[in-house]
Amino acid sequence: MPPTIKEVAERAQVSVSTVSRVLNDYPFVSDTARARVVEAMEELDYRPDGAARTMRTGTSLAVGFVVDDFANPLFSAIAKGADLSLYERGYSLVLANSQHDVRREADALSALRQRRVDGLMIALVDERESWVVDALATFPASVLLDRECPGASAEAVLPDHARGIAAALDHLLELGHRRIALIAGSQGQRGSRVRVEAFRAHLRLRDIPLDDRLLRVGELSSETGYLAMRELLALDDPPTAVISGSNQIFVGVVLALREHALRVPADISLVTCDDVDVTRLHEPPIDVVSRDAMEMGRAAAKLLLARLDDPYGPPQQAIVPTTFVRRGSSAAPAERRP
Amino acid sequence: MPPTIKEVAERAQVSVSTVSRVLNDYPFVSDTARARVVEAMEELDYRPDGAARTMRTGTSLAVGFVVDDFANPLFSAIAKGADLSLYERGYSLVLANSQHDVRREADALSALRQRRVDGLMIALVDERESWVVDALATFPASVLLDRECPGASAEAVLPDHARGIAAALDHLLELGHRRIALIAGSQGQRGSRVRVEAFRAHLRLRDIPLDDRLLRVGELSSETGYLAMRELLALDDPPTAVISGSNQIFVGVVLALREHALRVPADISLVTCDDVDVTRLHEPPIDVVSRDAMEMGRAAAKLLLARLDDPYGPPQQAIVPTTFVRRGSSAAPAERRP
DNA sequence: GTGAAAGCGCTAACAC
DNA sequence: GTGTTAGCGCTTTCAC
Repeated sequence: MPPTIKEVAERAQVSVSTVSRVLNDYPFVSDTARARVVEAMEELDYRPDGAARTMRTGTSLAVGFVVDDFANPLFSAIAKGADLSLYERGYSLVLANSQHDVRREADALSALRQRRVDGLMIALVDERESWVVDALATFPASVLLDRECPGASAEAVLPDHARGIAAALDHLLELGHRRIALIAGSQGQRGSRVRVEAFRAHLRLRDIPLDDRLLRVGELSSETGYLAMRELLALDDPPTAVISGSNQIFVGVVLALREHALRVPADISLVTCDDVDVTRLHEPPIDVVSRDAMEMGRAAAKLLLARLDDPYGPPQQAIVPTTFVRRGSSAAPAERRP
Repeated sequence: MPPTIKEVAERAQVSVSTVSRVLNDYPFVSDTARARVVEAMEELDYRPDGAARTMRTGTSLAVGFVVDDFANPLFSAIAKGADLSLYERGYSLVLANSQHDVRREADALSALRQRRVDGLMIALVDERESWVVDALATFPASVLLDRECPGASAEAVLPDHARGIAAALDHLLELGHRRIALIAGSQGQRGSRVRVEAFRAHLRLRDIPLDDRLLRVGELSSETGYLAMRELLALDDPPTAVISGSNQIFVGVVLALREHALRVPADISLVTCDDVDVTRLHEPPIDVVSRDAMEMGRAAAKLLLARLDDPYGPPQQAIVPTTFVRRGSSAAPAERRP
């Protein structure tokens, strides 16, 4: 059995309240009493019991982390960034996989509530679900990870996808591409939604007509990427450049291109979103619309802690920049070259 | 304020003990009482408070997950597998990043103990540290992830690296390679240690003399891979085939090969350990000594739950198979081809 | 089959 | 400055 506060008190010959005061850095404790308590704590290797504290104070120093799939390198990097920042303040992340399933997500939230987590970081399965606004409100603080939920009182970390997509499009347009495809994920998740919006808006801005068949929306999976890419290649007028809307989609796109023996960038130009090992190691290295996932995690931690320190005031947002990194996977379209 | 057991009791017109009995599936409760309690719970949307339960029973339904780096796809996949299995039993993972730092690891364990986690899954930073045996003993159950700790009373999930390395070596030997290099990580971690041992042992078995310069040991990082590969290439008699000892090392190896404009497998054959997206998407796809990381997580969960169900009895181990998957990154050594 | 009551380890009034 | 004490919400004897 680990030592209790009572044992520390007896050993230090003071009352439990004094021990508690030392524990909580209450200033008005005599130096002698404090010294005796500290000594007793060290001798016993005393650590206050978390459950008892949670019960008494209502705070748990725990933060729920709820995402579709934390094996996705993007999410595990966010978790790592968040953990690094939270660790300094004594908080820990409690993981929950929602598995792209709204029901399971709701279950996870219910379980986290029972655990009395102090906050939530969540990439909602579908930001359009109406129940989430109330559900989020039951937590002391919550941070949306690349999601928007009008009406919800939640902080948000929002990558500036639009800027990255615009830069990627400008790059491809300058090379001479006019038939550019985008393969994106679920429209219930901000990342995919904003990319599609930005894609449309920027082409309009540049006066490029959009062939709707070049805009594919599916799930955030390699299957979506694979199937969509095959369909695009089957068009009588296939695209000369493709933007993959996520790292999972990218995997499918590459497999489809390989199946058709198409070379990048000679036969088709390729740009993807989110920088992971795969894009750098690909031959040629892939142009990418990049954001700093660890930084997203750190930003989420910062917003969460700020909210816990000050429970009132309007929800804050952190905009995380995206950048377009040119590497070697785009070139002028084949028809134009000598 | 969420409803308490007392409010449920009042609403159902029974005592709190009866509510508690229903909650804990105690069999001898009259059907009428049970029905009334269930109804009251539903009406109030009652969820028992986790902290109070933890305090009373000593169990938290939480499991600590401690690894060097959660952003490593291998570890996040293990976490996912574990979470999937634990979820069914109501357990959650609490994340802790040890950042390759023994001190930080010790801190994390201390924090997890305060949280009264029911168990631990841990990939020790250094299995040779003497304090870990006692530290692990302070948890009701602990599972080592690809680590061995003689004397510790802990379960373990142990991939059968030796078999995979032997298969990879046999493949390379059959192709005619005689100068085969291995780049491995820290010898304080079983994975790297066993790979080195198996490498030596299998070459001896096949009567191939080992040039010690072909065996490089460093950290589990892309820098190690990069630097070691450069050194290998600088030898007057460089290897004709290389085995990369981890996914991180692999990244560095590929970058070094690219820098030297070496083609795989024409100029050098390449095999790596641990299958991640990168290896499949590489051109050519990379031969790999593969293990099922999600399965490791599931196995860890199973061992942990079994231990919690039966606190006594000897520690159990789960051996996870490794397989050698041939793809297209190895060929006969250059000197031998026509 | 059910209820009353003790108490898990801690914090926070409140008294002195 | 310090001690006494009342719970936080639940489980678990022990009576009945």
